[in-house]
Amino acid sequence: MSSPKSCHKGAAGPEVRLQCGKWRPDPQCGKWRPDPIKKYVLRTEVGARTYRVDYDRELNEEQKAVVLAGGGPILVIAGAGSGKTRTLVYRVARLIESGTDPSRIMLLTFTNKAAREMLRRVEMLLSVDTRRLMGGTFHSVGSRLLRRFGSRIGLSPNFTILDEEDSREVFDAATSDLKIQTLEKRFPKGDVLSDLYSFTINTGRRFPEVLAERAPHFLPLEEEIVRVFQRYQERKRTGNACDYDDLLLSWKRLLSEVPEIAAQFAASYDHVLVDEYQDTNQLQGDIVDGMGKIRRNVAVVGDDAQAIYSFRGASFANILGFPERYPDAKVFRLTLNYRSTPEILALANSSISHNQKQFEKDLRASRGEGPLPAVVPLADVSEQARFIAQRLLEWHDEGDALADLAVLYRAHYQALELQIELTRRGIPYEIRSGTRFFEQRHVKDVLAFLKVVVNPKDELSWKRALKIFPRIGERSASTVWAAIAGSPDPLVAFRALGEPASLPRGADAALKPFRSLVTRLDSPSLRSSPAEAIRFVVESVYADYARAKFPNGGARLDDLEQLAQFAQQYESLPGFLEEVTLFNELSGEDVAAGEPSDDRVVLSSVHQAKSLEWSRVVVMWLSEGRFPSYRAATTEEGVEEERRLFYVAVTRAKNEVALTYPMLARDRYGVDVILEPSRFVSELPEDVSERWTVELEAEVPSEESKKPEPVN
DNA sequence: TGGTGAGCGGTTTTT
DNA sequence: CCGCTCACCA
Ligand SMILES: Nc1ncnc2c1ncn2[C@@H]1O[C@H](COP(=O)(O)OP(=O)(O)OP(=O)(O)O)[C@@H](O)[C@H]1O
Repeated sequence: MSSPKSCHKGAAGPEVRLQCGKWRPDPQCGKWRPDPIKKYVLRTEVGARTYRVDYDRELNEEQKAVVLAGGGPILVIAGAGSGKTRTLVYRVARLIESGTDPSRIMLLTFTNKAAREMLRRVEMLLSVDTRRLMGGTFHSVGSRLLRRFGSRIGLSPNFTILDEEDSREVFDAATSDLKIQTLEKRFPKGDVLSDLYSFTINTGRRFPEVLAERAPHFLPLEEEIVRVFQRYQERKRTGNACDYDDLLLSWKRLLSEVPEIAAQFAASYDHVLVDEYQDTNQLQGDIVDGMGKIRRNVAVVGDDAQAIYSFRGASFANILGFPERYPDAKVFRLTLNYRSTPEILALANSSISHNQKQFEKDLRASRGEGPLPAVVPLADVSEQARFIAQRLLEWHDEGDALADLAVLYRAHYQALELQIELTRRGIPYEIRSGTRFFEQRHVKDVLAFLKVVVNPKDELSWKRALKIFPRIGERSASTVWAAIAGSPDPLVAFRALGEPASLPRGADAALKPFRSLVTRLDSPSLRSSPAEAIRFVVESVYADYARAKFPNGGARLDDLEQLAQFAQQYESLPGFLEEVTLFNELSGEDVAAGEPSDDRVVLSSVHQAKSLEWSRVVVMWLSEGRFPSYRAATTEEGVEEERRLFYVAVTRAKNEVALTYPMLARDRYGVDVILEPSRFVSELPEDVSERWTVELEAEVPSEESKKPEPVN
């Protein structure tokens, strides 16, 4: 990521500020307060301010009111495409232009994609280096803070971040530590435990309550489950590891349990701004409140109609309750949609009005007319894929770049047939789903070697790395770990390990290369070059292993070379590892079909598409049972959340939308089933869409094409 | 330790 | 239907 160097130093701001006092504990009473430096502001004459950004021209009055509003709590609640993100970004720009140091601004959101888009926009506006801003996802900001301050709650700065799979394994290990009989009584597995645990943490609710609601059949096991949770936490503590939730939970603990840190945090950030606030959960809400406690410059924006993360404990109670928690909050609304044509907006508004629980919002179109959204039934899944592929090509011919087109769906598996079709036709695409690149087994194997060097107490990684060697499996790996675990630095202990006690014959010999490998990795030159470290691991042990172990060993080694190239931009192992677990993007096969190209159609889940926009969008699989998913369709809240998801999907489009659904599909047992159109389609009034019928071209050789014809 | 085969179970969505 | 887990064997 290259960021333009900031220029125009002199044009900085309208006011010259004298040094602002640092916050530190008062030696007398121990309370935190600013140094008694007198603050004096030298004002520029009225009208003489020059801003690089032309706020008057680029914002409407409603938006400008938010951008120019002074300090204090701010809530913006508004519909899709009304410029919430834009307003937030301009507010950040304005703050910086008015002299706030970027490092004193905290800018948060939930998904990586949205975070990146937000930071990119700030950068474009000001050519300021956004790395100075404390901005990103809640998790990445939490992680940055914990590296610096986590020692206050017993976390050393080199902690490992556990991904979902890791944390599931730690749960399984915890269960087996306690020697719980998992078979007789059907004890929940790691992933189930992890779900329950995570939901409890994120909602801040009491565990028995969560258990009763989400997995009542395990109620008799409550006591044991709680013991496993405790063991899980213990394991993380001794392994110096954090799961995703810990990045938030420990952040909150710093705020609530370590008063000096709490005060320092709250004082260090003049402004806290949150996008997509409707998708925060209790834990994140508490964090925002904690960070804003002293200065109360908390600006949040969101849209309750786009709340789509209740499955991980998000609740729009946060956004609706904001005015109560901040009685002095200024509440703003934005009512003009800048993104979509009136036709698209009419469909979206009409759909969302079916939700009982909704907060009425004005949302009018500002753009000129466009085509009616198309509703397109297709005979089956492969016809759906062919239709979409053809339509994408037509749109491309009409002048849209491929990158301005997106296909959205409810669940990742739904993209499969389309991928095949796009590949067949050589249409480049980018897919944001599937096993993510850094979660692939071979990638994690190699990373385990680096993790061990960074955090020698990382049991999981030790074992993972050890098991790469011949004759070493779970048993021997445990023996080795047991021999070094007690040492203050297991890395040192491992290198000094003479004849490891009671290793099976042959296993010991296998450790020799590992020992020299570790020694080499621990050298300054490799510690500062993740790319070289990766290549070194691959060349010295992993290449042989991969070729022997995997039928597609070659392809996996190519992945690892890609990994090394990606790592090239990092200059330290910890920095690299952190990004890799937190910024876990794209599947291994992300670029398909033909030449690598920048211009690619995007295939994405609706969840990941939030806050983004494209010229034209296809929403596929709009069949009852698929979108809404039949799981969600069992409760009224579930359906309403799915409908919000549909609303998000449709409102991603600026110019044109197609809604497609197959009438016949194979269910998961391989049986063909007839599918009804999604209720989200059938409940729409006639006049907001155009119904298409698709027929196969009559048997003419060559050119395949289907003529979509409007009916009625 | 690691490979094989029978049987089970199972589809959201993210960090 | 198919991928994955678990139990069993070399
Ligand atoms: N005043 C304006 N002038 C011109 N373009 C605008 C204005 N306000 C917003 N836009 C454009 O409208 C589009 C939608 O804005 P933005 O993404 O900020 O909306 P949003 O409310 O965050 O949307 P959503 O919640 O649906 O993600 C963007 O392309 C943005 O640049």
